[in-house]
Amino acid sequence: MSGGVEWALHCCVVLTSVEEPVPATRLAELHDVSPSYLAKQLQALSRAGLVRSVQGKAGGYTLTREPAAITVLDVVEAVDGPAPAFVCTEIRQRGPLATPAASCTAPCAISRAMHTADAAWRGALRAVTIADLARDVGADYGPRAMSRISDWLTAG
Amino acid sequence: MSGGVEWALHCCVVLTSVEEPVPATRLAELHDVSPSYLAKQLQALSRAGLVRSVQGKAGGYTLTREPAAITVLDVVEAVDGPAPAFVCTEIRQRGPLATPAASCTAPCAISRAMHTADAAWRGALRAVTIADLARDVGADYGPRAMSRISDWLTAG
DNA sequence: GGCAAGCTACTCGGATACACGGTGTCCGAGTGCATGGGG
DNA sequence: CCCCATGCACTCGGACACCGTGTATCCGAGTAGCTTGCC
Repeated sequence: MSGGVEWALHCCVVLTSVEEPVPATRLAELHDVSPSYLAKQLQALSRAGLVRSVQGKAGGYTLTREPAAITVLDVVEAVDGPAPAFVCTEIRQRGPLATPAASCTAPCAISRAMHTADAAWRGALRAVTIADLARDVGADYGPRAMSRISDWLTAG
Repeated sequence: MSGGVEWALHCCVVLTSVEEPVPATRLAELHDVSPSYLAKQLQALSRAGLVRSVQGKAGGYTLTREPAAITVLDVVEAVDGPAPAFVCTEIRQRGPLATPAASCTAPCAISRAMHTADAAWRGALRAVTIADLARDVGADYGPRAMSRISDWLTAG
């Protein structure tokens, strides 16, 4: 999995604390990561419609929906792409004992098992929203944590 | 995910139909894949203890346990490695608002969510055994399918 | 005919090149705000 | 004092190199079975 997913998720969480747009450079400074590369991830979120980008002097990124309406799966698929990790090569149709294509209307057992696991993974990610993550941040580090982040983002 | 996982799974399934060792070259010929690269995957299975390799003229690979005792997860971890796809970089400890290390005894919310999803994925893969896959092959393509594979592997 | 030593051929195992996707970076296009001049 | 035109600085967006991991391959180490010579 792409490492940029972690950055994107952290950005979405901190964006829940502010309403004004936040530039990518400020988000990068907050997390101490490469501004250029983080911009790439935010562009992916923008293409997926999870964040809205506003240009100009006071521009930046803002969440487009309520944090409770954005799942972790949305962010992961936006950054890493919606393609599943496992792709069936249909090797059952190759070799000397290849099964005829007419008998291959349904996916093979291996493909089914991998697809089921992939669905379970996606289901678990879909069950967690950005609002849940933000709430957990408050629970883990105290209620002041999010407000301090908000203050830092809006200051300067 | 590594594409060789699919090859390894197919090899394990067909190995359920025979008791004698099967060389890697024959398995590669059956699936019409690169013999050299398939050998790499089989070596990974051998290191993990899922298959036993016997050398010499009538050598090859054999399953070490009952097919019902080998899960799909075993094969996936043997080929792709046991490391989870998501690794937390602990970026919460970086930047101007870094949380002190003393408050980071437990993994962060994002890490927990990803870990839960990973556990669900692994659980789904652990619930399916090679015996299940072999049974499904028989159900999908007729009871004769596995015996034909067995005949082809032992012939020649 | 039985047996043992040697040889052969076949197997696995790890070490070695190549390629593609992820990682990291940069510069150009676009836009809202600030400013200064005029009415 | 208010309005508008101009300039500007700041923003995003996509296009461009670099690197690591997976992909593909090869040759050497080792061993079981066959052959052949001898007893």
